Amino acid sequence: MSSSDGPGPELSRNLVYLLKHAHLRMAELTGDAVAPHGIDGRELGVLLSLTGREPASQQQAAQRLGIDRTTMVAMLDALEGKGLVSRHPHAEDRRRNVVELTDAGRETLHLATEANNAAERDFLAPLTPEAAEHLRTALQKLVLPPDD
Amino acid sequence: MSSSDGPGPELSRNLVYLLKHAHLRMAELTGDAVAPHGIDGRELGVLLSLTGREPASQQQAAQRLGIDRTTMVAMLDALEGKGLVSRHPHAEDRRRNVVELTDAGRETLHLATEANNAAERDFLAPLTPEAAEHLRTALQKLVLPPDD
DNA sequence: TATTGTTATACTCTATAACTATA
DNA sequence: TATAGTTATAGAGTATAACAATA
Repeated sequence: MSSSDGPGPELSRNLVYLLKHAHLRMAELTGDAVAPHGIDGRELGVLLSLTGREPASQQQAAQRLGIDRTTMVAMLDALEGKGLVSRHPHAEDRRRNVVELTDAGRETLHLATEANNAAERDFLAPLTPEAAEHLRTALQKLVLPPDD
Repeated sequence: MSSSDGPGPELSRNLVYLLKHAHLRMAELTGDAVAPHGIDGRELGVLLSLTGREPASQQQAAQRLGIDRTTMVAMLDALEGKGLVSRHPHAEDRRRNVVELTDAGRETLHLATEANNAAERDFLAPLTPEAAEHLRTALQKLVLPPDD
């Protein structure tokens, strides 16, 4: 019976299959890792999209993350409710909200990032450190805009 | 303005982010590639789960693909309706359905697989052939059961 | 009692369309 | 007219619970 359990040779080489399940597993590990810090994996993504750059409007943050601006609204509602993010009207264009991390948001981001790094190390444990870094750079070439 | 478009340095190294968007992009390319053959990308996955192995029950096929057996029901309904798959009661255990590709299913699988391979080549174009193969084997080590 | 397929249902994630306020 | 944020809504994709048939 256990000889019928695996995906089979065709599925095992299929990129959609491999990427889907790699993402599902890594997302679950990240979610479990950051949960003790009061956020979920998607919220960590939003916090990451707000750091290491100039302050962003909600729309810019959504573009950085690759999600819709309407999806961003609910995520910022939750993060603002937790005191991790602040929204202020833009000085020169009052249609926009400037979204920034609060001090608590920076602290949560710091702790959650460490937890996520540990989850990534667990996930990548079957690979050598060199193979793990090659995987990351290969994914970057496939996903990031070519001018990066 | 375009200097604020990319994901930023933190997100660019985050594995969940990279895997999510790699999967989304590859899934879209595959879906577009196989659509002319009358199936979508998820249905190609089901067809792949039924080939290269002994005939499977619905539950076994679902396990190979990594989806729930209740999800498999609707997918097989659709594929059976298109004449690509057949369901027959198992000879020795009439609780089970033996699921097999029909001749039309094998033909569709053949054509859709070629289309999918072309889509994978497009997706992997930013990498050298060696880097692409390393990516695939790295993902296999991360996703497949260790006894494979 | 346990398992396979099935159905009904609900939940998560996401996007589209329409509204408002500003520009 | 166009854009940023918001709301309401709908569509994928998925899983959980309960049921019938069979073991």
